[in-house]
Amino acid sequence: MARTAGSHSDITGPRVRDAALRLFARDGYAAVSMRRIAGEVGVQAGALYNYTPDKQTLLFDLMRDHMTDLLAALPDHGGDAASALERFVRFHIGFHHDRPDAVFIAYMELRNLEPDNFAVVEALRRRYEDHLEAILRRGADEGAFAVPDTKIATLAVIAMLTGVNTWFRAGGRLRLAEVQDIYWDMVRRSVGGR
Amino acid sequence: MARTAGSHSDITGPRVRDAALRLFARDGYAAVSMRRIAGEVGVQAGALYNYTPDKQTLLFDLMRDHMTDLLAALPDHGGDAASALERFVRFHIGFHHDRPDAVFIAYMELRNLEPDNFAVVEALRRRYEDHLEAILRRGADEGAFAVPDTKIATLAVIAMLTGVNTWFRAGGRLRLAEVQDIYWDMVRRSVGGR
DNA sequence: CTTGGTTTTGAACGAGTGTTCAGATAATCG
DNA sequence: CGATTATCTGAACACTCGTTCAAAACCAAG
Repeated sequence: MARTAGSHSDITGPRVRDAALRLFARDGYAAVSMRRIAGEVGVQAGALYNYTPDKQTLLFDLMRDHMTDLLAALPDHGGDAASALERFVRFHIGFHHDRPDAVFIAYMELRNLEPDNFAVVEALRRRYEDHLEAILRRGADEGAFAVPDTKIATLAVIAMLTGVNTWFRAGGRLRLAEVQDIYWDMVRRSVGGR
Repeated sequence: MARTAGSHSDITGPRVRDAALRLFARDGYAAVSMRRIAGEVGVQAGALYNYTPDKQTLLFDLMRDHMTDLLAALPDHGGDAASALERFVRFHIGFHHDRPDAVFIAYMELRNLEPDNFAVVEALRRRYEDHLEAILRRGADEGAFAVPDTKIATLAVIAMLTGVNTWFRAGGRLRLAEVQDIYWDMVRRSVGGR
């Protein structure tokens, strides 16, 4: 049986996922064939089916696991709202910077998910948004923030932060920590923080 | 000769573009076949080649024309920096709201452009960013804005504004004008405007 | 109606798709 | 060692892909 502890799948399985992640991110799900993924792993196409029931499940697993990791890694949102928001901003930029391929896929390949799979991933994304919105609402209630609409502010902040991934590259003009500082400054002011 | 004034192409050409725009936006360039575009127009696949030399050019023309329209519609950036920025914010949200499919394609299908075509579209996008950056730099120089890095602020503002297209739908809880008000408020504060 | 040009069809081409599976190979274990 | 799994190959299946092109259909002008 495939996927048994101690079997080859412990090594080849992750290699299939890594290759799929990289290729899906670079060329898009629809443009990547199972044969290309197999070639990247150094195997024939048929062998991939020991590690995934089909191509769609391979995509879905990558996206769901990414969202699950994201939620599991969320920092605590205790303390005052402003510092919770700061922690969130720095976390979002840092976490996304560490996984550019998974982030890219999670945004770009949503439309290639079958409806049931889409619903699962969408629910996870909603939970992430809700985490930020709770921080903003608390800050608004406490008078620390001035946001007329917490839902819009949530989406605006996430869009702004996720945009970092489209241009930031380590080794460039700025260090990641500087980018985090600058964005935290912009986010803090955008929500009317002191 | 095809594409002659007064010929059928005056009607069918735009219909091909409209169908391609809608289908590319919904399912992605790689997932849409020429046969499906043809079916949407009510014609056989071979007939499409009277209106485009190939599928790639069809995509490229849609993206380049979108970017050209965007640049041509940019509002004047005269007057003080704050009001120029306000005009830009309202314009960006409004213009993008009117062309959700073209906007979506312009963001999602960049990787499906052949290198030469990509370079052209990328240069147009850069000109758009430069327009906003000039406003921010002027505001920073005049002391109207407090932005430590105009390039980052430019990308952050555009990312935030473009995000509107992912959730806003006419007829929902908010009117477009309200969304423009809210975003202008957030943008103004994020750049340290008074 | 005929002429001449434009547009569309419908078939064909060569290549590539996801997926299956019998048989070969490799690894593990008593 | 032989026996038993686990894994992989390589071919096959039934489509679909973008694109081409001769022949047919359509259309406006003379």
